[in-house]
Amino acid sequence: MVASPPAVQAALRVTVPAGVTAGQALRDGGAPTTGPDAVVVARDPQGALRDLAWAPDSDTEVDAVAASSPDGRSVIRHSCAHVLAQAVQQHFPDAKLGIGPPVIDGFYYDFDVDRPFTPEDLAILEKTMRRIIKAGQRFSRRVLGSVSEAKRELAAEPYKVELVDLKGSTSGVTIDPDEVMEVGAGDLTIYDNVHPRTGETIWSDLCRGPHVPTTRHIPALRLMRTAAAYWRGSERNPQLQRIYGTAWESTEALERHLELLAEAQRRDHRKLGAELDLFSFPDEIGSGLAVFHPRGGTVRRVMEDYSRRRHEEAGYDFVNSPHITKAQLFETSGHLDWYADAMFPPMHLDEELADDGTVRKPGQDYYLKPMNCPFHNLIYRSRGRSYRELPLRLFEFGSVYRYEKSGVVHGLTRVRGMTQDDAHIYCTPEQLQGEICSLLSFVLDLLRDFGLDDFYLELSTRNDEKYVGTDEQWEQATEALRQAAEATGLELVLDPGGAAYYAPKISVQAKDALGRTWQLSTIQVDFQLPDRFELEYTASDGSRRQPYMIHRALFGSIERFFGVLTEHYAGAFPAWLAPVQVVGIPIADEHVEHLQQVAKALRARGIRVEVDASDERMQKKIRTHTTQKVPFLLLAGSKDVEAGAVSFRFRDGTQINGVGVEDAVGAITGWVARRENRSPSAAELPIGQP
RNA sequence: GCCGCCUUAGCUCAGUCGGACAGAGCGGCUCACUCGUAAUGAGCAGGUCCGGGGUUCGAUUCCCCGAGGCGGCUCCA
Repeated sequence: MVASPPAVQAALRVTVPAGVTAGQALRDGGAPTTGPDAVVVARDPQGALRDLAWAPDSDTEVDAVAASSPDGRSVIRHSCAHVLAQAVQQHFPDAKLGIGPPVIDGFYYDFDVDRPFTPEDLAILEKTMRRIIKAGQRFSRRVLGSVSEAKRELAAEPYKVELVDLKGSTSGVTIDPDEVMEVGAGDLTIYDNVHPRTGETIWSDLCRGPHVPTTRHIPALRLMRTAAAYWRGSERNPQLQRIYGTAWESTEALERHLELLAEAQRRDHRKLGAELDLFSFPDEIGSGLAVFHPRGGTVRRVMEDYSRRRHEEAGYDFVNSPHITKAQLFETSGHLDWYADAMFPPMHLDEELADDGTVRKPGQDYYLKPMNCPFHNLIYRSRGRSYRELPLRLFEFGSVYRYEKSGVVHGLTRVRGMTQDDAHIYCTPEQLQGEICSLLSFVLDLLRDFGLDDFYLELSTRNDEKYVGTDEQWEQATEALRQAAEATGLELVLDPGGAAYYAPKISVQAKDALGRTWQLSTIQVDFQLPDRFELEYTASDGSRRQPYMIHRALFGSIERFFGVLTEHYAGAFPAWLAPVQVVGIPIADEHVEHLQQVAKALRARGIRVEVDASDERMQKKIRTHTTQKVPFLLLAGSKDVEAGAVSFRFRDGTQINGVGVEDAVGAITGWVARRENRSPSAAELPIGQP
């Protein structure tokens, strides 16, 4: 199941004569005014979106923006947020307005209210919104003369006043224009919701617009959930009550969206993890700490084994390091300065007290490790290094522990204990560029082998308020990463200020089968740690030089990648990864022996196979193992036994009957050895029927 | 960490407006059935109603505290 892309079609372009509204000109030009492709706003030659009521001073070319286009949807959602706010203030007259922008797949609006909203409130608000929409209120733009006029009009809305002040101020405080729709670069404007017949203003909101012409242009909506959110995104500010909703150009589009959400819920790795007996989070261990059951453990082992093999082939050296260390190491690395809050608190060991209670021997703090790099640096530093050894690539499946805040742990994707497939590469300055390039293609290749093939890259650059190192170092590292990223030909998205304090990074974002993106691999160039650890190598001229260091996590964390793969495949892992690859199902007891022989042959060739000899009926067994998403079911009855054959049944219900045992074993082992990521089915397997 | 919601059998969930032995389906176990492509039938076992405290004659139910989960916010080396 995939999200259907918005209709892509050349937008209608018309010339709007001076003094005529864009809406009139577009209507005259034949733009649809109803249905999913109805024009909702216009795009001017500068690319700005304009209300259809906008009338330019001189002849101007504009493009129609359809309801079903990405921009059209945003406008609908933003207008829908206004309708929500109107409904809220109707039911909660004391509610103060925060901000109400469109977001991916929906919108939200924040309110300061006496009590949080309940699900019942949402139902009532949604009903009121439908009434407002049906009334066909016009969105009418009004320019305010000055900041003081705006503040006078908005006196009852303290948060809006704050936004007006921010816009008016020269303090340099910036407002994120994607989030704050209230004020923009131009005039301060109010949108009045006007009764279609009486012309009476029913409700107003500070807003830069644009909006759909009338509330009737919001064809489908749904309020989704409530949440708290800090005012202006800072935990130092008061929390407002947020309502999330979604709105679409048609009921069908809304239904498709809701179905996508339902599908995401069905393939939630936490749910599948329990259903398929893959892993669990026992309360006794602690929040965010997983145990992998035999089936999950098998998938993990296959993932790790394959990764190991590929790393070996790519010239990595395998190392190991302990889970805890004295504080000193993380003082040297700087992690304690930056991340102490997010580390498990230390164990204070080895302290001895005298009889009088005074300290006779001071103890030491030991920390669980949150990162592997300091250990790898010690390995590097354990003896002198020659330029001939570089690039030195140290790889480890390293378990790290991070004290994630209680509200953020989430299934396998945000945990407190995880295994990184972590590598640190030490190289000369001359090797840096080439190393990053080959690293990036190595990473992408391996991800593709796991069936992820839709990527884009993100380049996170320096956060000017949180970094160490010199401008030159940052520039050089960022440039090296950028060049490598561009060389892949993949889309590159900038993430200004997104880097960790010590290094810029490239992250690989992968889209899964539902079109959701996950950050997987990261590559960082680091100048700080080699310096802090005084890493050196002897160059060909005998001089001592400092190596460059590249941090690289490929899957990111094994746990997280496991979760991503589970959702990507909806639990139906490719056969080479599946915990149980084959289940033999006898028609009756007397056919068990035959299947045992087949299983033996498969097992001898490394296939994970079971024979279900329980006394359930055959149909029940098929159901059981199909719901367990076993890729190959092999049935055998008297006909098969006599013919020395088995009958295939696949996850999709297709079958190939009477396949000779040797052919069957060959087909399965071949499919697994090729690491086919598709789900096997009758049409895919080159055996049996012509 | 903050806000809201939730926690009943291994799993999914009923239920108790504060009162009698707390229910169902799936799963597990036992028995019968031996069957040709998604649920055979019968029986049995299984519960500190998340933990602690309080209110009450009486608490799984109401209140408080805690733990865990879920949805967000902030955070994510």
